[in-house]
Amino acid sequence: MTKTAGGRVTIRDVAAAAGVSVTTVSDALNGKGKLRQETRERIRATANELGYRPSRVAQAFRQGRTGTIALVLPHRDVSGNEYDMIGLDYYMTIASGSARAAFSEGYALMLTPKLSTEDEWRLIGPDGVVLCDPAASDPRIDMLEGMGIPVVSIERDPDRPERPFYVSGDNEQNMRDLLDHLHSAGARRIALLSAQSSWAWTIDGEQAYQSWCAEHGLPPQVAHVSVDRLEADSYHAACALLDADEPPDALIASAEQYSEGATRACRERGVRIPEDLMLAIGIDNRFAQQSVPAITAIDLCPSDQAGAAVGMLLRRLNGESVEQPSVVPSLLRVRASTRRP
Amino acid sequence: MTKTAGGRVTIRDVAAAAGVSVTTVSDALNGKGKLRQETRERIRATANELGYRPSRVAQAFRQGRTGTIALVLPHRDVSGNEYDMIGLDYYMTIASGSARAAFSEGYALMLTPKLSTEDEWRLIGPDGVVLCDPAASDPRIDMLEGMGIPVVSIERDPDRPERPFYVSGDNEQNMRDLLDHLHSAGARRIALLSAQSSWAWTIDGEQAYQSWCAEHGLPPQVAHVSVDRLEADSYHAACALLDADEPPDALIASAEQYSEGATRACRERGVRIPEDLMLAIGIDNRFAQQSVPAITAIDLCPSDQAGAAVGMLLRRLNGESVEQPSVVPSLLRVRASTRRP
DNA sequence: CTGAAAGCGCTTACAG
DNA sequence: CTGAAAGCGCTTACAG
Repeated sequence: MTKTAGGRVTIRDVAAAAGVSVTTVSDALNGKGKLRQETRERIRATANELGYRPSRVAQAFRQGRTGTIALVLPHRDVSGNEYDMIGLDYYMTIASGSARAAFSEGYALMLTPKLSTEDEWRLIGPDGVVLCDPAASDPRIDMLEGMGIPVVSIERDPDRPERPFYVSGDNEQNMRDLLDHLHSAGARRIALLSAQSSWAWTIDGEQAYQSWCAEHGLPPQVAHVSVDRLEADSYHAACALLDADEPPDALIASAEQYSEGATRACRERGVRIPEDLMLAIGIDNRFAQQSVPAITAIDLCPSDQAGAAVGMLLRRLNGESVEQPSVVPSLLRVRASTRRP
Repeated sequence: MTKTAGGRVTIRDVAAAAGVSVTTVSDALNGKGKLRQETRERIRATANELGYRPSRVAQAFRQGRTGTIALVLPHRDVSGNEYDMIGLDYYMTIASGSARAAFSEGYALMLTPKLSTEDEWRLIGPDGVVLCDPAASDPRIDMLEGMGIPVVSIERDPDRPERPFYVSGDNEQNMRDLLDHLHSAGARRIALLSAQSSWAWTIDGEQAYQSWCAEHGLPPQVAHVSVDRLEADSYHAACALLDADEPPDALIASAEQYSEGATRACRERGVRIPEDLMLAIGIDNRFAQQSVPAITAIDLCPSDQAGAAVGMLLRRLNGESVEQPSVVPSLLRVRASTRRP
């Protein structure tokens, strides 16, 4: 455990101890160059003994990188204030999952506040960006890629289906699985509370819903809900559905916190779940798990999505080619809210 | 908007354009040295014109920093899996608030997965750490400070009251304010669901509760709840209280998600809020806001706490002395759950 | 009051 | 197969 005066073991110390040049040490440790296997291992052993840790800052500096990945979450406007949506279970899990995945590759994950201009981005200077739920023709993708910062999105840009740099759930299949489940549980008037957004996830789900209804000869009934005041707006939308002449016998609340509003609307009206109305939610979350009765949900496995996104981003950063989007399997969690006794 | 071949405007370019040396540019831009005010401004103007942005990586490298602050949240063990608590509204707001505060000073905020060894920490190498809710004699503080990484905690280490590097709410005052409010609303048997933890926040609150009860000649009634399965454990603890011979007429659920359990216990028993039981929660959160009735809560203003913590950490990083902990004012949010008609 | 030079710890052409 | 040298962009003693 020798150390230089400064306290830090540098590549020079290792070179000196191993009796080789710094070039050789660098090559040995990074698996580059054409060294004898034996030399390579001897140098690795020496480095280990000395407790050598390459300086990530020096590496980053030398290579013109920062060692940082930025995570950009959607924002919503609540009474004039901008919040990022990390408050939602889905995004929070995306955040932890990304942090873990990035960390394991030696990258730091940065939570970014809302940034608009190139200058603000340059200040942060991330090596790459994971962008959640891009809007149609999302300008941030062009801006960042234009600055040489690769972007991988979670869910695709709806207007750029050909862009392969995204990770997503199988939105269409998920909606169909859920509809099949409700149908086989006896539902015949299945309504959908869908988000008022241009996100691919929303569009795919809604389209699958319409097709499925047409195929089964059942009447589609869609209410659109803003994504700013999730609980309150979904409550009002659910009220309107429940008070209609022919109320639904099942309700799919697509986004997080929509089930909060829907549950409240039911409770007020004495509508029992699942007896009078089956309720399911498009994104699993704690509320769905802890409700009484527990609410059937699609688990998008956000932690896996995050891992896949960070993985794809790192491949791009390493100059490997990425040809295909990555589809992360989701799970239908059937719970009491859609099980008729 | 001149640029060098490499595409990047460096300090040399600015020096050349301004007809001075790089030293002078560096000093001018960083407010160091003894330059004429006029020179300083002229150089700043030139830098601006050229669109010069100092490379944060180069600065970090030169100064032996990384430009990164790590945020460490408490973890909980849910059926064998470790989760960090970013899922709780309080910590999520701490996270966004810290990210914003760090960003505005040119630092990146890193969400860290659970790290134990010095080696793991060295890999990340943050310049400083914001540690939430340290345990008594928290070993992470010693380890990190020992590595030369300053730590500022949100809430103090209960065994190290003399250590000034923390930010906290006024836990004692908050509890007393809440008790006074309940008392003046008519409550006479106020029970407390307290967390089973050695966190300063818990200890302070419980102690204030005991003193207040003694001062008012009212019987204290405390149930301890694990911090792993927040909803389920608080539910069981609340059940026990409600089923006792002399059930409380008010209940303080100290930690997030305890009100979920308490509400469920009440609903099952037909206990009406606030008519039969007043309910209040020690940390404001969405559930408390959106419940029907809405639940009275202490708003710890976590965003302010985060800002104060990052501020204190940066002062330490800049070598300024920090003598005093910082107490961030909290707000009592009185809502329907403690307002008797 | 300002500048020339060293050097932070690495990687990467390039020479041998 | 291995090494000497340059250089990434900055800051900081130090010299004048």
